[in-house]
Amino acid sequence: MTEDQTVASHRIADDFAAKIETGELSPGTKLPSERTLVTTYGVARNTVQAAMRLLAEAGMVVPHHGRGVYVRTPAPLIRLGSDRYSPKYRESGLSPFKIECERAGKQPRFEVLSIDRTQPPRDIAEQLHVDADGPSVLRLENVFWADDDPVYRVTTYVPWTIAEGTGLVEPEVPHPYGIHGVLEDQGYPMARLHDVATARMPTLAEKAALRLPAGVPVIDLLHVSVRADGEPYEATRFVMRADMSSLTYDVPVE
Amino acid sequence: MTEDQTVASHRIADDFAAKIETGELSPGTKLPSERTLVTTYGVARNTVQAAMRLLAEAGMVVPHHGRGVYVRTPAPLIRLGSDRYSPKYRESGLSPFKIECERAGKQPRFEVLSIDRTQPPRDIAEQLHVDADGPSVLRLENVFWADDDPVYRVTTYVPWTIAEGTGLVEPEVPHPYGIHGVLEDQGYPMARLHDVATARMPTLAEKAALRLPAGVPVIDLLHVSVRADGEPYEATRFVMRADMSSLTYDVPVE
DNA sequence: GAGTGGTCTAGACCACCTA
DNA sequence: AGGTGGTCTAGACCACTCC
Repeated sequence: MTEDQTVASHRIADDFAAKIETGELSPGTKLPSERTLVTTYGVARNTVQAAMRLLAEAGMVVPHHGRGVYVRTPAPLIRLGSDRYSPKYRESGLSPFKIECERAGKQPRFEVLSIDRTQPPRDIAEQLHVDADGPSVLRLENVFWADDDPVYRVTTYVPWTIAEGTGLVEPEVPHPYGIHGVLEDQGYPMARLHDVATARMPTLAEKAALRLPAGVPVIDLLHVSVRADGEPYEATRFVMRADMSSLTYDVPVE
Repeated sequence: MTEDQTVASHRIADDFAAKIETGELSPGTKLPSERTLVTTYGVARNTVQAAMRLLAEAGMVVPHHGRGVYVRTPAPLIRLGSDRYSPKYRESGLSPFKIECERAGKQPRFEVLSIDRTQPPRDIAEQLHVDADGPSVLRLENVFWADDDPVYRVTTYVPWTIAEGTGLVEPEVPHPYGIHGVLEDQGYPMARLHDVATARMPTLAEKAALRLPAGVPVIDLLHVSVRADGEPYEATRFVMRADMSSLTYDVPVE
């Protein structure tokens, strides 16, 4: 990488970074043990660990307690597309997440954490044009799993005026087309979607909830569903582990 | 956060994480010096540093050499929208990046790193339907700055058959509407865009090029421009510092 | 039990910033 | 000059994994 002369831990990290980038060390390969590197580089173990930490933070290696440090194996990407709410999925009966999991050779699983009426966060209230100081929304919290990895932490908000008395509140009778099927029955077909995506490091809580290894950021996506008349009627925040997720948008230029 | 009892560095990190999340320590506040924390917590300085590192990796604090450790101040977001190629910007003569920088109170700057004919990366070649084993594309490398911060590292690829002999190769005469103005004149107006976005930690090279502090991931966006007949004619990879960038898509559901 | 990474100590010197 | 973070040493013990 950069020819970092002086700092020993950087030099060691650059050495391995170069070997990994050129493919000399392929994914899944075990690095020499820290105590081995201590002798080969003639430095203290802390220094070797600092080097390993740099590589781990860059997402290039994953340390396994008691086993060794390994070159990270890229995870297959689960794509979340701009067509995810398209009517075309109605006919097949398959959800985009299911399709993507199968493509990646993984078993999809959907977990409901909670369904309740509550006060929305300020940004959600603003997007949905509802009261930020009262229980103005129905909130649904879910987790999407691929095999044994939690991939998305998803929180959906629907104005209580829309959700009240619908199948959204009673999850025992699932709608065949999910939340958006129910909303469509209520007179809210989706005409446009409004997505805002950023990326950041996980909070300590998210890191635990999504079981994230070091060096893995999250994609933070705020989605708003809009009816043909311009009324926003549903907002969802996706917190996605970035090493297993991508967003795709195939859209017209207007 | 989680009540981590045993590990001293985690306990210290959790202490400060809680104070930052509740707002007891507001952005810009200076934390006590490491040597102070050594005495208040009764641990070695390495342990305090491990705690600070955990917070820095989570993007909560930023250490400044010789000055102290500070609670991170959120940077204003530069938005990159799905309308960024919209004809509507032609009339105003303003680029979306300029508009966003002004909104954020920053001075935009555009730097050309290189323009050359070269061999495309494999994924680009695939997207553009060109030869991956020859100099089949024109490559333009640029950096977008907001004040003194490099925000995007942008690499654009145009099939040589399209770019040859056009104003793209001769940058001395800039087209009023930029690259896409030239391409439109060549018979390539954009009908659709195809974006694929992921997030990851920067490589060591990117970390240096974008001057990224610890705990800041990058958004890696691959954009492909498509003509009305479905022909892809331009691909661009954006590497964006995530703490200053967001992607917005306001699009119809098809 | 042997080998691995995870954490910690108690020092030391260096590089940078402010005054 | 004095305070700050950045790096390093040479040890130590713990927790986990594999045989």
